[in-house]
Amino acid sequence: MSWEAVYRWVQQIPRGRVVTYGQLARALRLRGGARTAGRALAACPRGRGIPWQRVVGAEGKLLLREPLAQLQRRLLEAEGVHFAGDRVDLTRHRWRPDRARRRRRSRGAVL
DNA sequence: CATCTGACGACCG
DNA sequence: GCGGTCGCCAGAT
Repeated sequence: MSWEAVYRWVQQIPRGRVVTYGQLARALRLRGGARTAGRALAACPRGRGIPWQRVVGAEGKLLLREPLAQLQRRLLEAEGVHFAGDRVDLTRHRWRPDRARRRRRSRGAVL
C-alpha cells in the first residue's frame, strides 16, 4: 500500500491544529485502523514539508519515543498548540476536516 | 515459514 | 487513572 493518500491528507491539517491516528485512519478508511496510520507516519519522507507532528494519540499523548517526542512537542508548541501536562489539549486544537472542503460550498449555512 | 515489533485504540478490572 | 489484552498488518529478523 502506498501512503501517499495519507501524506496528502496530513498536509491539509492547518497550523496549530492536530488530529489523532484513529481519526486519520477512519477518514481514509485505512484497513489496519489507527496502527496503520502510525506506520504510514513512521515511514514519512522528510523534506517534503509534511506536518507529521500534527498527528497525536487518541487522548492527545505523543506516542513517539525519545528523542522524537521531544521534537514533536517543540514543533507543536512553536505553532501555538497548548499542552495540559503531557497531552495536547484536544478540545482546543483538534482539527475536523470541513466537509465544505471536499464537496462544494454549502450556501446558507445556519449560523 | 515462525516470530517479533511497532508513531493505535477500544475495552475491562 | 493505570495496567493488561486483543485485533490489526507490513517489515524485519
